[in-house]
Amino acid sequence: MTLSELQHILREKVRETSLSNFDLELEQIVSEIPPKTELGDLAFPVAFELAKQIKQATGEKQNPRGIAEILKSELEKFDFVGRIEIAGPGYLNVFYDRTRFLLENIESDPLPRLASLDWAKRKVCVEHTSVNPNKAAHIGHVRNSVIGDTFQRILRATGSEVEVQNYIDNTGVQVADVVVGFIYLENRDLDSIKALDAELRTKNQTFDYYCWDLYAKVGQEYQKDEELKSKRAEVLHLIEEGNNDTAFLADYVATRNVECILDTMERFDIRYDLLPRESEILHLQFWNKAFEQMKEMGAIHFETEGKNAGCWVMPFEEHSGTDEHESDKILVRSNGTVTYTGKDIAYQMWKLGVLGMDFYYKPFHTYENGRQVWITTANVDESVGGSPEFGHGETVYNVIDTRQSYPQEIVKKGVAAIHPEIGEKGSVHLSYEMVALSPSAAEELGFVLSEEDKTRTFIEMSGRKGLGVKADDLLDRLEAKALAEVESRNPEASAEDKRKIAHQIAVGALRYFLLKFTRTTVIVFDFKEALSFEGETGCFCQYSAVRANKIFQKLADRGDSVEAIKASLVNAEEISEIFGSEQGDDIWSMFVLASRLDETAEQAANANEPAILAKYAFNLSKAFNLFYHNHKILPEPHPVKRAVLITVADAVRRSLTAALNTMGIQVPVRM
RNA sequence: GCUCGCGUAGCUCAGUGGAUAGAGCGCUUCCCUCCGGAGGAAGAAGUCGCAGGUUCGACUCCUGCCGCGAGUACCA
Repeated sequence: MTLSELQHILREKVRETSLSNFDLELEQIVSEIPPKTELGDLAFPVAFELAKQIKQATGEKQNPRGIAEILKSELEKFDFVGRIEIAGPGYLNVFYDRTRFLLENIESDPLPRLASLDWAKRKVCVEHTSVNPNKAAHIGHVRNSVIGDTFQRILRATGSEVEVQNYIDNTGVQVADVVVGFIYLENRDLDSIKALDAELRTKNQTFDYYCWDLYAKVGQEYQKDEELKSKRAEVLHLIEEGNNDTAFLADYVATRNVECILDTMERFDIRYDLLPRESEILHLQFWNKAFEQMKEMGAIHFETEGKNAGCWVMPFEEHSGTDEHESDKILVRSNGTVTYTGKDIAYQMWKLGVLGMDFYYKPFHTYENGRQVWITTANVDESVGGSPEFGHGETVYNVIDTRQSYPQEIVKKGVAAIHPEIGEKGSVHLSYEMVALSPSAAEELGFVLSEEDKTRTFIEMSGRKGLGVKADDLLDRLEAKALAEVESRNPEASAEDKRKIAHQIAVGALRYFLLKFTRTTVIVFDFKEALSFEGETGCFCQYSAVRANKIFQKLADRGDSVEAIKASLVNAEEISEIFGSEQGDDIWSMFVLASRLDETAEQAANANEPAILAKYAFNLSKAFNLFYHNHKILPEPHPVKRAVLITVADAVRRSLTAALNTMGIQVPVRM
């Protein structure tokens, strides 16, 4: 019996009692966690609601406390409930049977797959990262990837089957810009670029960093060279068309950048199942298939007059001011070409498994851990068998920044218009705000700010301007800083161990930093804050877990068996004595908090908000630090109390480790 | 103009309609006879943007303002 199961059962009992005693069907039973342990483990403010409804139904005025009394006597019959108190104007405060609960959960998994949830048993697709493959990833891209990867882990933990996709826009204007740079600024052909790439490797430099600078340079040249700018459309056209020298060159550039970005992300423990590419969506003509269906369903029509004359448009509901009216979105231009939104609708249909056609697939890369990532291909001859079945997500989550809310909304409506049975609920836009730079951080990166920029609270990062904190640079700095700390604290450790620990700390710091803000908050990047290992940081949580683990390491060193210690807890009276003692509340609330991981993960999944999990891990760590400070666990002389303390500490370390792992943060062996 | 997001301690941010609004940083003062101080305790610090409304109860929901940010192409 886990905490969330217990909570669920109690809610049902409240519902039944309301129905049988007051003949009232409550829509939803609100329960809450009381602010203090002394006020119980679970509270129902339900008596207020019932009093209101009774008054409405019969006109009789009822005292909430009297109603609470009736509920109390019913709920107390349930054997996991120790006692119930009625507090304040009518709160129903439930106190669990602590001993019973402890014994029941002494070995339980802190994060069981929540297979009982209906919504959890499904295949879902999560798309994240999707960096344009024309430059290195910056910290804003990492926010996307960390949110996506963490959310994906949360979904898995709560029982879903998850496929992770990283969309590759290899035929877009951004790749074209870098290709323009290679061809027209540097006079390079494909062989020359390959030679450059090889040369960079010998100098231990990376291709994506080179492209980062080149992309910025092209942006600058466009400002003063109109002729160069006119090359962009030409190059873009050739890339889209395919099967020509420019397209081959572009493919090499894009693919190399994808490889670099995958390497960067793997440093953060982020991996993918599939890389769907825009080139295949184009060449396999996904849009035509969607177009047919849209015409068939009447979701789209040809405009013969007005400003959109000659276009195929999709009408959709829009509300402006107080009234709702129809608005049109152009999907096929008057020259017959499809818009980005049109392609996106077709692609979204593929993800949901309703397009009626598929990509071909070939392996792209095998990760060190053996996992394989596949890539799409339009050529049946290149197709390699043995791939999993991709797409067909019951729900599709797109991790895309909030500026794309409007186009995402239209894609959702477009799919719903063709497939009403899926509707808008199949597509979830997991939106998040950008990572921006504080003016001082921008200056630290060597950028000269205009007077106007200096007055702003933040400055948007821009790949086109080359303004941004590159992900690998930041991680390098974090690793160096962590390594210096590890060196001073663990001089005896091997060089390899120290490097590994420093890496884990660096990843923990950055992932936590990006997860502690809710998705709607703009992160104004600040080096001091991002490089910190103190206070609310990943390092703080890892340190807590390491200290907890140390206790068990010591036990093992002394030849004490944790299993035997736990098994010694059989006498309920003795345990109850511990919980009833002065420190009882303290010990109990630590155990209860450690038992809340499953419901926290469920909450994070339902709210599409990984920050909820980050806050939990931090609060659990903080509570454990205090617990650790207040209770001497190993030296505790009383054998039963010692066994209880050890059991609680064990629950904490398992729960904290699972919570951190779900955020992609590892617990080092020592720090 | 319209749409969306944000406005909470000096700063950066949490906060399911519920009990005395919390955390980190910064500031002041303390705490290692050890299961590791990357830690812990205590303190100072709040008109929850403003004004109405709904409710037994509003930081939370509704309406209207104010301020900040973003989006709103037959671009890609």
